[in-house]
Amino acid sequence: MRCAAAQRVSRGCALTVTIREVADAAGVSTATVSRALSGVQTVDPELVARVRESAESLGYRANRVARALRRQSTQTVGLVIPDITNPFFPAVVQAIERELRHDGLSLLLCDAGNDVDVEAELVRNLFDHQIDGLLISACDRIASRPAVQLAASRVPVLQIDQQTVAEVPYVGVDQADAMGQIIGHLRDQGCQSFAYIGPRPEIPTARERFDAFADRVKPVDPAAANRTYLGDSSIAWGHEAANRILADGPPPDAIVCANDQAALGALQALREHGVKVPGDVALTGFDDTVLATACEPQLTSVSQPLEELGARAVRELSAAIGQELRQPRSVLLEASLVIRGSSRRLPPTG
Amino acid sequence: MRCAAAQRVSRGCALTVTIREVADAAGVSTATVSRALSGVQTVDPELVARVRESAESLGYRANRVARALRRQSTQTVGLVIPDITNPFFPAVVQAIERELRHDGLSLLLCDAGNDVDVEAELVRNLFDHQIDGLLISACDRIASRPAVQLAASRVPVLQIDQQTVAEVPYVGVDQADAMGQIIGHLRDQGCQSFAYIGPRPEIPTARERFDAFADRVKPVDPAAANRTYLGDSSIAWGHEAANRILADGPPPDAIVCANDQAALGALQALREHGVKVPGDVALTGFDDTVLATACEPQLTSVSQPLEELGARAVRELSAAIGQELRQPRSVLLEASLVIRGSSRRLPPTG
DNA sequence: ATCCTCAAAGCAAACGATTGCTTCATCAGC
DNA sequence: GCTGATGAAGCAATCGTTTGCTTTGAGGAT
Repeated sequence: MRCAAAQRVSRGCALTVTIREVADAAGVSTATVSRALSGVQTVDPELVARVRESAESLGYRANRVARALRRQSTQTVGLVIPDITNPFFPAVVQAIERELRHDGLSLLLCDAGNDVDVEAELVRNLFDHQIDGLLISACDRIASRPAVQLAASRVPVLQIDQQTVAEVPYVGVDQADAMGQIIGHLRDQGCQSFAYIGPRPEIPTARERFDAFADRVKPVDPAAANRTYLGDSSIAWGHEAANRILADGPPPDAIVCANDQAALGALQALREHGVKVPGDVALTGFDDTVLATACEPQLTSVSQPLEELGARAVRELSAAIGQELRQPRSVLLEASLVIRGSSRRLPPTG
Repeated sequence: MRCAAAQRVSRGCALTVTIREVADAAGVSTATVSRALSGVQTVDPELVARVRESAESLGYRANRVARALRRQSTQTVGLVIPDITNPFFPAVVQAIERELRHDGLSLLLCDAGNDVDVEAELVRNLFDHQIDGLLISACDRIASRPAVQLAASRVPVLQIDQQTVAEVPYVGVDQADAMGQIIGHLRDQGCQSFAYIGPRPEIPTARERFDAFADRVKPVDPAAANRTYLGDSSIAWGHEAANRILADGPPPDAIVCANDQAALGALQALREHGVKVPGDVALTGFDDTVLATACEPQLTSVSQPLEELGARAVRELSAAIGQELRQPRSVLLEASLVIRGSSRRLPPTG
């Protein structure tokens, strides 16, 4: 008896063992092997044991490509993010990958490099891979919409952090609330005038932060509208913007930054001009990156629940993939203010 | 004439268009469509045009799962890294993904969470996906070997940054040379006694850095062997280790750290004890992360060519995947010393 | 003893592409 | 006009699973 496996071995190419070889070894059909191993159907327990044993001894592992073709489901999801070197993402990606694996799903990672055209191509490419679901953090508030909409018409899609299409569910962090916590804290510290440094609001979260700042500050300090400095997300822009603030007139009581990079750049510029933080100007960051604790004084910032963000996203998407009719649900998480030296002008009360 | 496409549409499930439908639309066989689109020469140019047009108008995109099954090649590579939140990796991952895409390959990302058992399972799982190649940065100098060896017996494998198996090619950065640059620089600055803070050498690069430090320093300062503080890769450990250094006796001229986190922690501890950097003690980091420029004084560090690392890795792997017989080649890149305030005790010469 | 039921296992058809082999037509050479 | 060469297009097998349908056989009811 020369079974397929034996033939392969004799030809020196036993690299992969197929279900056919397990079937031969166990003396049953491939159908029975499939059913025995997947445990769904009624298979004689004795046969199940024999099949298991054969599979084990041959080191059989099902070919997921073949299974995907037949089942019309790859158990794979795509993740498209704008820029993984943005310190926001690694922890989210890690949580996503871990949770997906926990659910038996695999991750195709794509980095759009902040380019909307690349992003659209990535989405198309992921569909060629027959992904079962898509997680996407869009590059652009407007220009990314067609890609997200196209995707949502074909598989369950969950927008991560950035909601560009209102109809498509998303998992994010309440930016307005977070900014509210910052302003509230600064007012508690006695600050009455404010400036804002951040990126141009090309992406939804940047816009939410900026809008929330404007909203909360207007009643107290209408002049703050003249002290908003919009550039990019770099340390350099924080530095530059702080220089402009100092050049434009007497500094405000507080400078609110839309990210830690900007706050750090601003801190360096203030120090160069001999402006004391928090004595002369209170300063706050956003995102609570590693930068926040690297400088002196350390930065008051807002910590976003990154792991939870990733985990919740996967939970929602995974549920939608499992049950045909279930649409993923949107989830809004809360950030938490982390108060450090850069904004502490008063001794803690109580 | 009711072609397959029309039937699907009428049943309301025209989600994907297959090669069959393109063939029907163009009035040819699927074989001809396949050949026309893949650019085989033996197809009448007129037919090629007709097929292209049909494919275009139907929005046909080849199903990569089906293609992979038939061609026995998924055009997909796996990447296994120990921990993407380690600031070393995001830039490398980004470069890898970009270069893979450029070569028409896709990336299955796996994060082992620094767990060797998880890592081994991830490799097995990637094989179930029929990956065409594997990039791996191993968790452990010893315990990761079986997984790497198993992988290398089946597909082209390239070790990234960490070489755990000597026979398997790798792309990395010359750690010993980098450490040599640091010691050379510190000696130029007049430092004669040294201490070392770093992680326990469980992974190859950590060991290389430590060994290189010991080698280069021994001729100048044999006592340095008593001032090596091995813990983990955290800011906290840098802080703790620096405290111990100060407690253990008069501080050395220089503290060499195996990463920026340790250097930052040490800097904070030294500041707390009123020890001046670089006046009393010179301090150096490693990896040139964002932390290096976040503190005051900024950290002298070693910048590794992360993008090049990723790009070279892909170039080698991709070539090996393309040509059956070609084994990837090992590549050793050079890091560059970035001198900043933390080690500058003398005015620059010249 | 015959028929019916029902469970268990196998046969074979998918899934959607690629590709070896065959067929068919055209054309040149004799 | 016949044969052979050449080239283009199609047929059908194939990749490795899964699964609908059929077959088989055992056991119970009549």
